[in-house]
Amino acid sequence: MGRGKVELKRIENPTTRQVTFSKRRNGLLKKAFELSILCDAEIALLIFSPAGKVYQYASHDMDRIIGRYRREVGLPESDSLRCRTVEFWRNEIEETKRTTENLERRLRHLSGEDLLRLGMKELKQLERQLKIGVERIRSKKRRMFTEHINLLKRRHRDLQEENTRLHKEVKLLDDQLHDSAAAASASATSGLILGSVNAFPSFLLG
Amino acid sequence: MGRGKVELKRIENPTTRQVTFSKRRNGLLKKAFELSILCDAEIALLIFSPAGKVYQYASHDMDRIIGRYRREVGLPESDSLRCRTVEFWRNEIEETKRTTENLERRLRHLSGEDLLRLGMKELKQLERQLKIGVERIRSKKRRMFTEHINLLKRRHRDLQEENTRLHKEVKLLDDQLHDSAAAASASATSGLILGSVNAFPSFLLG
DNA sequence: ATCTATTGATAATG
DNA sequence: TCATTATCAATAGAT
Repeated sequence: MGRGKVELKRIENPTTRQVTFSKRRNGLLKKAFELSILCDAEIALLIFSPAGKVYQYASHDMDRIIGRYRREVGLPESDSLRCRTVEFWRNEIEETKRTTENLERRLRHLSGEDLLRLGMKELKQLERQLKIGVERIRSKKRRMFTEHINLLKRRHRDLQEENTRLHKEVKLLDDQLHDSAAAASASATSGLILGSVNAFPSFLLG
Repeated sequence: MGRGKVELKRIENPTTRQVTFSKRRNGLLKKAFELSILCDAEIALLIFSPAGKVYQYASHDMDRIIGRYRREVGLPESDSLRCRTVEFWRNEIEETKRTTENLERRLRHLSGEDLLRLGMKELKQLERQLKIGVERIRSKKRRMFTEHINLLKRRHRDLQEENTRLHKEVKLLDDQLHDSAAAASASATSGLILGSVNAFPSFLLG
């Protein structure tokens, strides 16, 4: 169709190629549309121009059609692989939830709840475990008490030592004070005191 | 084209529709092929017949073209949705794992392990909880013992009753046996037994 | 399927 | 890109 036949090979002239692309693309889209209407068919058409632009026609929702294609044709690997991944995750979640349930049950048992279905053997074991737990906790508490007491003792001893030291210091300072006072009076400063001492009647000094 | 125009609406005659589908489908596939060759375009064409049969053309790998479509066009919602789903699942797993860790820690604490970081307050609470657990378990054990004992008592009583009943029955049968034996010997059969009984010295029977 | 009259698509051109 | 038109391809209807 057209004024001359065209060879079935890539059109070399870029302009011509672009024009032809434009025309034939529209024609293809139109024909796809017509076919879907006339024959009640489900059609998806994707066209990427060499320049990278996208043109598409979908008689119904594109994703739905592609989905249908994947289900009916594209199954062999990509889908089964995806299925396995999903399966794996599901299992992972299931596993974790089961673990959680077990833990919760054990926790309840250790709290003395939900014991109805347990036999004597399990009860004895539980009690033993709890006793061990209590004993360990008491031990830890004792240790903490001991440490605390030791700490207090240490502080007390430190305080006592400091106290002693301070006492000595005070005495030393006190002595120094007295000495300096004595020296001062001996040299010149307070004739008054000397005078007054010497003012005592001599019979009193005897 | 063709001997008459066709309205752009679903062809009602099933035969005609099927024929038209066949012809136009081939035409469409051919034109898609030509376009991809002539203009160096990337083309994917999916056709589902009303009967459910699939026809397809892909200038390159179908999955690659669909992938390109998804990347360049189909992103806006389906991908973000998928992302959210994945996000949701990740959160779900994270959440569950955190829960599990907490449970395991509490369990270890109740078993008296991993107490290093706990303060006195937590230790006291733990001990209290364990005591409650132990008490409940002991209570349950006591109840089970009591029930067991009661069961044994009941069985004992039943056995005693049955025993009594059996004694009576034995006595009854014994009496009947003696009666019949006496009757028989009285008539003809066993003078022997009667004889042997009577063979005891008379002082022993007194 | 095949044939063929007719319509539709489009290559070349402006 | 748009319009025109000569030409060819596609196809509707009949066989």
